Amino acid sequence: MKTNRPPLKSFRDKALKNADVKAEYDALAPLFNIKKQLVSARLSKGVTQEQIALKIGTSKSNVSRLESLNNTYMPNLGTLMKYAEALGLKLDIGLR
Amino acid sequence: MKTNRPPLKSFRDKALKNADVKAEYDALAPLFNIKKQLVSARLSKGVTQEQIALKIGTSKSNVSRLESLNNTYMPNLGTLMKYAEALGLKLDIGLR
DNA sequence: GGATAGGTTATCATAATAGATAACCTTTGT
DNA sequence: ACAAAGGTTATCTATTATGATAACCTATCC
Repeated sequence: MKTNRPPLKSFRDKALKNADVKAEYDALAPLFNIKKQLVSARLSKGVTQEQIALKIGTSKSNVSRLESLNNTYMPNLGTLMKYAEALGLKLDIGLR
Repeated sequence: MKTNRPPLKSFRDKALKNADVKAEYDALAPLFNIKKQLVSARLSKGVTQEQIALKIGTSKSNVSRLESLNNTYMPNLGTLMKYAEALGLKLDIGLR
């Protein structure tokens, strides 16, 4: 199914020319960045959201919410650590 | 003022031989690690807790609580990001 | 078609963090 | 001795993330 609508990428590029939007994007960048890392680490290990959920003692819907880029709430450090541990990884945080 | 009490380090070393204590310590390690990084980054820049507090819109007591190793609550990602930004740094998070 | 697996979204209640404020301590400087 | 600066601790309140649950969607498989 092909559309004539311009690709999402070019929309984002234009939006980023607006200073306010850019500032907001930068502020959320580390959040989106870690979320993407969680998802790709999970997928590369062939693990489902529900399997993560079981290991960290919650439900798959909550895991979905944590991974989702459609919300901007800031997760708790402990939540990220538990997720990482469920994948046999550890969170490493630093200042640059 | 000199005491005969054994140094704290040796006490910690012994405690870590207990499996339960070690597990707990490992679980908290990333938390303590980032807290120590915050403090040393702040001090190396000659910034006070109160200056941080002003920049991130809170009080010095809350900054002290965030830095303190005497509590084990898990800070919000946003809180850490704001602290980092107040120092002109950015938080970088990864999975290892 | 029906069932299952994987994931998403929405809502509500609860728990935990963050804000605000005050009291206190130690060190430094006058 | 007094005051100020930097930091700590405790308590209360309010905000926010989390847990729990249900409904829904899309592929995939029987």
